[in-house]
Amino acid sequence: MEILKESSSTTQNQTSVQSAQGAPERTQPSAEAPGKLACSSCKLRDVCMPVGLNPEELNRLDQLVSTRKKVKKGHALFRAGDAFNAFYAIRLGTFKSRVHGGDGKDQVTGFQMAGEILGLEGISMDKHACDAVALEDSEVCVIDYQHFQTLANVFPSLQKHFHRVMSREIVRDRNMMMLLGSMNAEQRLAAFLLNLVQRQQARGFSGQEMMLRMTREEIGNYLGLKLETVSRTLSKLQEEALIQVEQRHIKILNSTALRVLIGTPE
Amino acid sequence: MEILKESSSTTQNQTSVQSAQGAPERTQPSAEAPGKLACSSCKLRDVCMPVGLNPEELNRLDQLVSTRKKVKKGHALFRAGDAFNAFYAIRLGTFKSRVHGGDGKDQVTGFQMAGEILGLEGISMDKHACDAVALEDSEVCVIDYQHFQTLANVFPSLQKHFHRVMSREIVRDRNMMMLLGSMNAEQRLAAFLLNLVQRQQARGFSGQEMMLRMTREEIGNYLGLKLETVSRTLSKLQEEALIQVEQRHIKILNSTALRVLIGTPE
DNA sequence: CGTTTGCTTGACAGCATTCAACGTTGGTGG
DNA sequence: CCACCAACGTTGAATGCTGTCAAGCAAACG
Repeated sequence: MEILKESSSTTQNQTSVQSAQGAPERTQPSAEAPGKLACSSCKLRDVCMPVGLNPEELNRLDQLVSTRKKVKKGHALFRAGDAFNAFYAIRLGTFKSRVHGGDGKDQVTGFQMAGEILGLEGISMDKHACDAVALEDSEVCVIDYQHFQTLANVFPSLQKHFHRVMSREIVRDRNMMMLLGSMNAEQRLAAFLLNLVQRQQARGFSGQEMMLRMTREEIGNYLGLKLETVSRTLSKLQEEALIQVEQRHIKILNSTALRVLIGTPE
Repeated sequence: MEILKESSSTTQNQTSVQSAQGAPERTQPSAEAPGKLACSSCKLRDVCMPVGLNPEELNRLDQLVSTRKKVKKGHALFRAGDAFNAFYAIRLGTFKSRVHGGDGKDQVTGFQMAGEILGLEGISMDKHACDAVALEDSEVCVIDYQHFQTLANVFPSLQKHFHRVMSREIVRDRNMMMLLGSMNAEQRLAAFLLNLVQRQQARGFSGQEMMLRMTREEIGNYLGLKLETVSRTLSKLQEEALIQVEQRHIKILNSTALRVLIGTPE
């Protein structure tokens, strides 16, 4: 019954350096004592960057990931156009990524949770191609790209792992394209919710219920729907007894039926 | 006025080993004399893998890319589930990538032309996550992943370049998500056509006209539209005097207006 | 030359958007 | 502590874009 108590609580009385009131949506880097919490002892060890590394590689990774950064709710970890020189592993919290369209239209391209990697799109142009905005008070591990690469060139399996992470990103995006290209509103929401619980379950939380960290509008933007459609469709799924909606608290009542809906009953 | 005479003509009387009649959509590897046409002397040098490499690195790359493979129209270079051990640089021709949805629904996730890279999604799971099907008789350079990596670990700028290629893939997919998530049929077609001519122009062909290598259905599948909608919308763009449609031969009459349409007048 | 595949166009239906009103929640200041 | 406001969410009604079904035509292929 306990879901997602992981966040918000431990980040309350933090000491992060906040930018001035007048400059919202941007945080200053707040380096902490290095090695205070290494990858090797991190709770997210099994879902984050270290997966599949042997003890020595893990040890090397520890040395690398010495900087952390807190990002307050609504603030950006980085923005499109910012120079790229590091990527980030989410330690705590949730982010959204968004790209900027020609006119005012932005598009949310993903929601990232603890253990997931941010910023890899920046390698392409040596500057970030999207914004990464915290949906709640969050904290990330900063991994310097240059530094990481000198290490990865010596430890091939680390390099391989890095490639895997990037490749997984591509696969994820391709699946998203399929969702956007061929599913109706009900299927999109079903796929979205199933994906979220599944990722939370992989992190040791409930596979039945969750607390959404994003607004209906952000969900809609992500799924290519209007916020009203999101709301309506959630209501519909509830009427069909597939889920239970209580504000942002969602309970999966019939995951089998949800999977049938999107054509992935496996 | 000459557009896209690059292909079809030179691949007519080829000697590629074809699989038996009974096994369609799959080609056998057809290694050629190594080094016959190295990266360093390839016409696609400036748009393909070698961009930004110094002479020595380029030389090393030459040794690596000794195998080629011809793929006949309609056949698959690789398929979802195939073991991943190499990625591919298109030497000649055009491919489509498609992922398989839960039920019968497939989704075209991209069209690749000469100089572009295929197969990087396979790294994630050590097996390919999509099909790559030739839209015309094509030819690719086979780049062994293991071999490439041993080299890349010694030549950091090669590694960096590899990362750039993967990252660019991510950025591309994100932009596609924006298209699918927030554009109407007219905008999708406009963006699609502009993107295609722009890529062809980067390869030394016309920036005004082109020959489509894919069917309306494939375009529609890619853009999240039905083939009838694609056809109708092309007709509409023609009525508006923005393009000229003649079968698969498309001429851009007013690229400025097309860019305005999609909100990228820059 | 006939068959198949691809393309175009029309009519109609359906799903998501748009516009609008109202309800809820959470934070702020009196 | 309560009132008020702003942001978020729900729901209804009407519009419209795209999908669906269908027919006819053109081009490609053997």
